[in-house]
Amino acid sequence: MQEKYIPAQVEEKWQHQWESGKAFKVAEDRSKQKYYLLEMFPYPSGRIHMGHVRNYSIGDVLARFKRMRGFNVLHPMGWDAFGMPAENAAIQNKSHPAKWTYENIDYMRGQLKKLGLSYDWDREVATCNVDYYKWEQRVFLEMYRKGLAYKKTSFVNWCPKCDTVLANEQVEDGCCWRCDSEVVQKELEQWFFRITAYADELLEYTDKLPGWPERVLTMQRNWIGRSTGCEIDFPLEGHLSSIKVFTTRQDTLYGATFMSLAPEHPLALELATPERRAEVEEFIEKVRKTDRIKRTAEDFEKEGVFTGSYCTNPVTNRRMPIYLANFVLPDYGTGAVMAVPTHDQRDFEFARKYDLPMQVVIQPEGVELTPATMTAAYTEEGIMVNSGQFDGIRSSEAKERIADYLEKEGIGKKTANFRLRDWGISRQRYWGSPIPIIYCDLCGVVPVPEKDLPVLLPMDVEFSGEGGSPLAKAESFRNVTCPQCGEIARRETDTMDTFVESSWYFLRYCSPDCNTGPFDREKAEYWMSVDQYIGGIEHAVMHLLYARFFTKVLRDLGYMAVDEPFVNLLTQGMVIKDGSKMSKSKGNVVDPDALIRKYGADTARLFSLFAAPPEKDLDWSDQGVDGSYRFLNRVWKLVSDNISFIGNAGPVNPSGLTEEGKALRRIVHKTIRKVTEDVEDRFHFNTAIAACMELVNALYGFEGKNAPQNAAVLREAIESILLMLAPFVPHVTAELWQATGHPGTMEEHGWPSYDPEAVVDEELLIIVQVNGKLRSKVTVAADAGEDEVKAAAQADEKVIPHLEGKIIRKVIYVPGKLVNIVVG
RNA sequence: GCCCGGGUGGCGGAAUUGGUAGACGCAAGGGACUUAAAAUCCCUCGCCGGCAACGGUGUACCGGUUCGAGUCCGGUCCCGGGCACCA
Repeated sequence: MQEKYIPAQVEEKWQHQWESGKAFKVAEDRSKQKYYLLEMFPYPSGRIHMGHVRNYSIGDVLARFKRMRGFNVLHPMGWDAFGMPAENAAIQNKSHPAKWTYENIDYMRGQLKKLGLSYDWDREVATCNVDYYKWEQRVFLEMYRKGLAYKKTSFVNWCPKCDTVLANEQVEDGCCWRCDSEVVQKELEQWFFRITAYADELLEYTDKLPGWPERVLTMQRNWIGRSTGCEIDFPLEGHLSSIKVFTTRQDTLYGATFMSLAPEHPLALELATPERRAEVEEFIEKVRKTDRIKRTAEDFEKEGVFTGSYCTNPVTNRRMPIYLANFVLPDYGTGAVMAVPTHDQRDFEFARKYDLPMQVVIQPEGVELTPATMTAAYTEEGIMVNSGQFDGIRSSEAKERIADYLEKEGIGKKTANFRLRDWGISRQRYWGSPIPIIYCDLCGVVPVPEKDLPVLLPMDVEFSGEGGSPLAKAESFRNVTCPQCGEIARRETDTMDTFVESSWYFLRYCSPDCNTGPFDREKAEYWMSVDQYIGGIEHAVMHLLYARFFTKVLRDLGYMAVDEPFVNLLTQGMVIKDGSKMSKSKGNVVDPDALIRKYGADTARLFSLFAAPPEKDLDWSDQGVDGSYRFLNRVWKLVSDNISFIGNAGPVNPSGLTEEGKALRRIVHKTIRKVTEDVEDRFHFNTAIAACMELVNALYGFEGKNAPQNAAVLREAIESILLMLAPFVPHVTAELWQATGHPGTMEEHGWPSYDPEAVVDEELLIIVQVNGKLRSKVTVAADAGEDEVKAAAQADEKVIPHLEGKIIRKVIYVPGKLVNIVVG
């Protein structure tokens, strides 16, 4: 074999072999256990970054490990190819988003191949292909028919100069991040997916996903934000209608002294009396300019305006002035809050500011609360007062009793409310899947008939960056005849949120060429659910929740019988350098291409796996990369130095070994045990690699090479190392495996297993503490009993001085580990 | 602001169920090999005191539980992720 390790040579050879032999192509095979391994697909931004290298290296370890374990592994890759950057690039380069996108995909595919990732490339999917997004349009239509896709007006951040919608992050101090003009809240008709219809199921299943990190489930539960309480009607003075509020604190109903509405509430303007109208309008305008995050902040100045109208507290008949308040949100609950200043902090601050009445209805035990002396709202439990028939009972009990009472009297009803809002999917952009809807002056909203799908993105579109969505200006696209009446009509020019594509791509991978529907049911039901999903923690809520929702929708539309898309989830940390996220602006970007050129893909993979466990952030270190490269050279040298000694040594004969041979074999099998556990159960690849390094170090110091009977042990050790490292560094290990005389692949050979007899220790090291402080270590026979070990500990010469002149109160023994002598 | 995480040597990290704190790697220092250097191989390496044996101390900070706490509990500070049109 070659004496020097030359990564480029080795990697090119094996990558060629894998590609030409379609080594990772899979098909449904009922004789094997399936394993669907998926990493979040990338946005084709131009080049892969270290975050991708890390994400896909982690995935590849598991894919290769599971194949060695005999699973039928589906490991696909594709492109989340719609999105704004393509459009921005098109404007900048006077080009087309498709050109930019496909060029990026070609380049990045090459980069991924150079990393030696074991994908079934025949299943590659790009969401901007018509063959992909047309199915999304079909599903949209089915959702529309079921009422799961609907249109409503909602407020968006709007830049009048750019003529476009802005994300919250694109609004800086109330101004557009590009042109600095003042951002307004504009009311737009938008398409929504009714995710709230699945709120209960999405929440319920968070308890049925034991393979997900608890923190992600917690975040999703909080995001869904189910709370139980009552809807209560407050009659409007001088109207027949009433204001509906949602509250979780119906126990404080008797203390409600005024009403707070969101400035966006539909009744807000209507309730303004003529003399207050100007002030109300001004206030509404002001609130529209403040962003939502600031608005809900606890330390944000509570402000409001009196509408001039009143409503009535249905249980006390108190006349309640109706205010608009900036902290009341239009899309949570009913957009109206019954204000109980004595028992809600925001209401308290508001009431103090505008000098509104207060009424205590819950008294804590021991202190007497009076509105005049209170400095903060009392939000805890207590005894009911000033609450009619409910006086004297505990507030927790009153919660139930008042809810029952309201239902009985027809004033309100028990209900659950969610923080989760419906998913707005309309985007006024070009580079996305067109929403298949036609607007006809005669027929109204007309869904595009299925036979007319797909609604193709037109290619002859101009990208000027001005005047709103390019699609809206594309006459040939926009103008259409109504499929119902044949009159002139217009197409919907909004496209779908790109989160829609990423909500079902894992299903398309199961049958990427299916031309009868989004996916083949039988194949999807063979592969689904995804056994292991891997991606960044930043997707903990939105992407993962949308994908769960969409899966359930497809199930209910009859596409398949799958409840949840991802059984196990691994959320990986970010790649950091010099204390912050790698970014061009900070100039701390490490280029994967340069890394591969200098060290090879195996080193790049090894370091990204060794430097930190997957779920933690990874601090990039150029010197650390050197260390990984050095290790691979050590492995190479280990094989080339010993290849003639291990020769054709056969299986190990455990009884015919020297002491050194026996000791080495123990280390080998203990390492196999540890690496297997670390990879399979914990995904702690860093400690698995560390264990392999220790084994290599042990082999460098192995002194049993003079005895020929140890050749078999050494061969076993070297082969085990190659097999265990194979998922991490597949090229170099494949080459060395071949060099040690194996005609087949390591995958065919399978993952090594440890011999339980070989790992048994003959002696144990026992820690000896006195009062919890380490004083000595003693070696005892593995079968020594408790009394024997305790005696040995107390007789140890380093321990004796710490016991002198003291009484032994207690001796604690942790079997096989530790003796703690408590003296006083 | 709200929700969710994290904080261990000069650095990345290890300690899996409350039982040796610092595995493994990097950096640094010393040695071997070499005409020399690189590469490679071997050794040392938390901090304070000590020639050493050894002793003290140490896991962001303060307090608690325990024979024993990096790990559990209460509080504080700092850093990061998400917050619905970035993906």
